[in-house]
Amino acid sequence: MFKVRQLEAFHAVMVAGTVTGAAVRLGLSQPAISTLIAGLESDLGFSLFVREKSRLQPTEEAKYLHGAVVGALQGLDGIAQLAADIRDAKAGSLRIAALPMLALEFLPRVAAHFLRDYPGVNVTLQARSSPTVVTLVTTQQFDIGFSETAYDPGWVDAEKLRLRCVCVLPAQHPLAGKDVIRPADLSGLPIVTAPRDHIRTQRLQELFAENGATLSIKVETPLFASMCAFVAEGVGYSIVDPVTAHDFSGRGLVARRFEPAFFNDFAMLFPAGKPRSLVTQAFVRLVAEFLKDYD
DNA sequence: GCAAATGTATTGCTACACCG
DNA sequence: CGGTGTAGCAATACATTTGC
Repeated sequence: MFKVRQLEAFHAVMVAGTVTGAAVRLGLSQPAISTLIAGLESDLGFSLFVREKSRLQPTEEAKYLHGAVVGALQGLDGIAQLAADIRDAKAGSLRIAALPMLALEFLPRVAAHFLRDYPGVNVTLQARSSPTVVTLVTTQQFDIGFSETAYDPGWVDAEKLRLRCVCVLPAQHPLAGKDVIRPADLSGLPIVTAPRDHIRTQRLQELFAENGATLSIKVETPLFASMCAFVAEGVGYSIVDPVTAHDFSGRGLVARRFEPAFFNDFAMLFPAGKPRSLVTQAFVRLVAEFLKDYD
């Protein structure tokens, strides 16, 4: 079977017209080209050149074959280019499943930025509940998952993340003038929060109790975005993650620092034990960069 | 089971001869 | 003199064997 090197030599001779010229093109010695051509002819079983007056003249068969060789070499160039793109994480695919808090606006923002640097990458982003996100990652249907911290550590690799929550208020709310909001400021005021049995609501209740304040639950709704929408309509205040608060700022809602610190924990999930692609690694770095803005 | 040693194939070089 | 072809050599890569 002939070799790629022989095809390269053949192409170089066809283009340069002489073996010596082909050697220069390929950065080889002249004998090397000569040997390659001889080997190719031997492998093919017919002559590519007739030796006339110590010069090579391509045969009709050589001219006929040359077109196919050019196509094959271009194909190899394509493979080399694609390999380089993969190596530089410029090509590939990225499948992300995330809880709505991040999937609605934050991750599209990160992904859009990512795609400017990695235009060859195809992105899939799906908003799912945390248990579904975990399933999609453990079954390797997705490369990255963002979920709340309830997952089985045996089936996924996880990087825990936490964001400091902020207090969101209707823009015209009397407390909107304060820079820092404390439980005592909010005692007895109507809150829009996650359902009562949610761990975050329970922790919030404990925090208020510790600070001698009363948590007065007015609306229960599972999504941060829904909470913000209620707040923007003037229904009450809420304690939400800073990403969603940022997404809603300017829509009739203001965000203020909340003390003492109250964190929303979540995690970045990866299929367990599976090597992460260069594309995945690059995206994770960008997510970390974007999350820094919310500290 | 692993590393060192050995054998083999490939590659590309230089030197040299031949041709027009 | 420039182009082509062959022989021989060294470096390298790879596979297999040997020794611990």
